[in-house]
Amino acid sequence: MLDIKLIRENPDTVRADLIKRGEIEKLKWIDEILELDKRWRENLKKINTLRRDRNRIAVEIGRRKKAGKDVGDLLTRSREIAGQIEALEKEIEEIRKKIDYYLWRLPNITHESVPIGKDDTENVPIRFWGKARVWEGFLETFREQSLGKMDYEVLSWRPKIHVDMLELLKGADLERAAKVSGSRFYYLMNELVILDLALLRFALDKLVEKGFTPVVPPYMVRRFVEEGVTSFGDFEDVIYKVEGEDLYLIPTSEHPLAGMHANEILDGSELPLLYAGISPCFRKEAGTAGKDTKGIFRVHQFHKVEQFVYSRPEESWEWHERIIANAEELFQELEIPYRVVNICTGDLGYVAAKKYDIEAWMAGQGKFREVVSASNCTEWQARRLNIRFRDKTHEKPRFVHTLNSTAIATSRAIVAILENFQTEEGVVKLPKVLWKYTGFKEILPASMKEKCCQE
RNA sequence: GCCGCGGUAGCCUAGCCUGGUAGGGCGCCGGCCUGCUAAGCCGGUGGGCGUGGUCCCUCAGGGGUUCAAAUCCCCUCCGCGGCGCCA
Repeated sequence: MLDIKLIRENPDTVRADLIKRGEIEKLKWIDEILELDKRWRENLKKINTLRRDRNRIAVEIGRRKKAGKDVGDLLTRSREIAGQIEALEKEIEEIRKKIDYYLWRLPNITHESVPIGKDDTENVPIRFWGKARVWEGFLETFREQSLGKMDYEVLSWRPKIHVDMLELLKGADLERAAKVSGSRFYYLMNELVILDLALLRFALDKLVEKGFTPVVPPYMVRRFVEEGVTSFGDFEDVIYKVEGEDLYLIPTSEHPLAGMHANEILDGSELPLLYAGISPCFRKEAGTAGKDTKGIFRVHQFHKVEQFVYSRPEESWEWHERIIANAEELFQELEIPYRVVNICTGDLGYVAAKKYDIEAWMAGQGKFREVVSASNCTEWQARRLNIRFRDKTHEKPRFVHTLNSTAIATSRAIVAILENFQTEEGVVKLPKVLWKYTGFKEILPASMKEKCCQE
């Protein structure tokens, strides 16, 4: 949420950013807010004067009653004033509601480095890492997607897409999951279960080493938390509601971690607060019909380790670079080739002031696909959730900045591993860094072994 | 789920029965005093607005009664204790 003072004092800054975002139809909101705010302040002044009069009369009544004097005339005046106040309060409340409606629906102000673009095709790749394995049939598209800036090794055989690998390894049962729960659900099975847990522990250990506090948060949160962390559009598209309760299934542990310090004034010496959330994530994926319908890339439920940072405003941009660097470090140790993209205005969403994605090279699909998203939400969430800090108790509290980034979302990391680490025979050679967590170094096709999870 | 007791400023607490407009302490900031420190004393310490005004709002949140509500009544949320149920 934006500060109404920013709109009041620098409306052109806000307008310019709406234009940058291509939110032209919201420009007239700014004019309306300014007009409503003016009326609100005028009414507030009137109400305050009337309240002052009422308060003085009430005190006088008390005094006279004590002295045993008559208060009839004061009662009449007081009732009169009460009526006026009531009418004005009704009016000001309606104005307030309208202002709030707009304020709660305006996007965050973008960072100057955010590129302008209409949708995800205009995100800007800013760096590349690793040596991609590229089937000769994908060479052209790979060179285009990597801008010729990435190392690669040519494969004469075509790697399988993860969906086929799942079948070969008996790593998931998608048909039965569809029977039981519908599409975009899965029974994860055999070695992939161990791999899922290994990835989580690997990511968690790394973050703990970097000073993050591990947290298993509540998997359901109240509405005020979701309203605080996300834009209203996301409610219908991504968030599951629990029927008959004021509870929502979390689409990411970012949400309960952001709500954790709602309505608090933090001690400046505690900042930055670093949390490593670990939880399942539930997403409706409405509006994605037809996309990634097979496999486990886009699903209603997955596990994720998340970085969440509460920082001082002046340090948040530095922390944004650090959390993306942490995520990159994880993918480097996993030896998964990737590129980092700077998300453009059209793909940014309302919450973040700037966002980086890590897109892993998927050797089977011949594409870079999103595996990590790292956002600086500046004070947009903190203002909605009322999360402030101060260094000395006499100081005026300031809003913190909140940042979040995927460390590892297991479903997508598994897809990257299955597509990039397979041999021509369909054996998946796991990255070394996971061996101590899995207890096995490779996953054989079901036809090549007697039982699961052998050394 | 049921019963009881609670929720007051960054923290601790008084006030609630008996309605009269939130008092004290800790911490922090500033000032006075002092060779320096401590102690002591004075002022400040949530939000708002035309921001210095003997202004308004704020006692978990919402509603009601009243000229007037922290205080009385109702609802919701949270915490603690007990009982019940349960992995």
